[in-house]
Amino acid sequence: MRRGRKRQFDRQEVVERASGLFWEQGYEATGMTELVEYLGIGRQSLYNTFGDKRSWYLEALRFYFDGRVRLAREIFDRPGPRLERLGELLVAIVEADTACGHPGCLLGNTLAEFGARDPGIEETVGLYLDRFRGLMQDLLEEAQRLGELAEEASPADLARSLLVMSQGLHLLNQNQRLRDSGVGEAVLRTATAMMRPR
Amino acid sequence: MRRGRKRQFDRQEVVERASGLFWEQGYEATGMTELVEYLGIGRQSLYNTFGDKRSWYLEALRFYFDGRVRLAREIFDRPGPRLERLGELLVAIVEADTACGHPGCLLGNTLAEFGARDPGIEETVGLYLDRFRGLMQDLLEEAQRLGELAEEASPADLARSLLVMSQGLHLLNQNQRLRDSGVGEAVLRTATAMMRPR
DNA sequence: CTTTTTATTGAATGTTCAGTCCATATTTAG
DNA sequence: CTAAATATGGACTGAACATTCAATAAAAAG
Repeated sequence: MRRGRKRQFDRQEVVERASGLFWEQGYEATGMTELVEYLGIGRQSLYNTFGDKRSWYLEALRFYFDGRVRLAREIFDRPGPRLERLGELLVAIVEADTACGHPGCLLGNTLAEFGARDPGIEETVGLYLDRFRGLMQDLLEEAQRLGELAEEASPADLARSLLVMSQGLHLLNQNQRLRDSGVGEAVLRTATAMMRPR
Repeated sequence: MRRGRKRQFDRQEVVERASGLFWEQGYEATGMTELVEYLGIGRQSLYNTFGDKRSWYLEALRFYFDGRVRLAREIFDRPGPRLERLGELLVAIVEADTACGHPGCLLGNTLAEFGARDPGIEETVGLYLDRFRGLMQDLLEEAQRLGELAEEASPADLARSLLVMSQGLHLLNQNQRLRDSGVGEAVLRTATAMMRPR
């Protein structure tokens, strides 16, 4: 059996709270001392558990992604027309951004902050976002099979465009002026129209 | 008349080069020492000329924005159908991202990095991006007057959506996997279809 | 109980950060 | 020529950075 003193904090819970701070402030702008004080746990304990800052961040990314996928699945599994689910996803994004909590998307923010300067992080973010695109594309293909989406529409193109739109919306909604200018509602209307058969 | 030693570098040129580094690396990730060495100019000279780091950054933002507006105007003033100009703008974005140079959009990156944590920067970025939306909206309204755009289309909604799409595209195009997955081409097709009369 | 293993705690590490001081160089005004 | 004003270059400052060390506490194995 495992020997030694037991960990006195819940690992998952700490990852969740840490990811919140990274989400709000970004990677570079979040100091380790700040993080340690925010979490209220000993410095060395955290280093023992998670390794260095970059490793914490990767774990926070994974946690965030899992949560997003869970939310998307929950929305997608609701009853009714498949296409309306995608609208609801966009609404959920706008609401999450507006109703305070955390602004933007941690994956998008990471992409903006790191770009391609850290290959490992680039690959992780790319993988996660592409999986998200896959979820949307599956739903669109299902809608097309059910006759909700026109034959000549391209689920592949639409899924990619929805990914771009949702990330763009996450980004611009972080700015008060743009939020007030109604980008959220405008995108929702255009995206809905985009998927209607012509 | 002005007394004292003359400045030995071109202010505009230095702003341009500095904005390039900020663009590539972001604000926090760009150190002053790094910047000074990159520019090859004395530390104190730069501090005298531009003030502190944040002021340099604001000036870099302004420089970048001016360049973008110039490019957009140049594209918009080309002859031919107005709507095609917007497609060309998106193409220019994709090309600029792909053909190396600098990835993403400095305004979008700034929005992602700062969010609303610095009110001054938030306002500046919001103002710039909203002006850009205005440029696109003007073009769309012109297109509508000329009969290129359907009567029932909303230039206001379309301009906002195009802003979101262009920023989303700038962002996702920074990632190799997403670039290879063809988000650029997909968005171009959807955006074009979006503006066609139904 | 003793030993071994792990967790916690707080102080300390060396490095890098943005920004400044100061002596020197160059230019114009008088 | 002298004095005033601005630019430059290099050394420097204190603070913040991520990370580690050393000492102590706790828990399981023998």
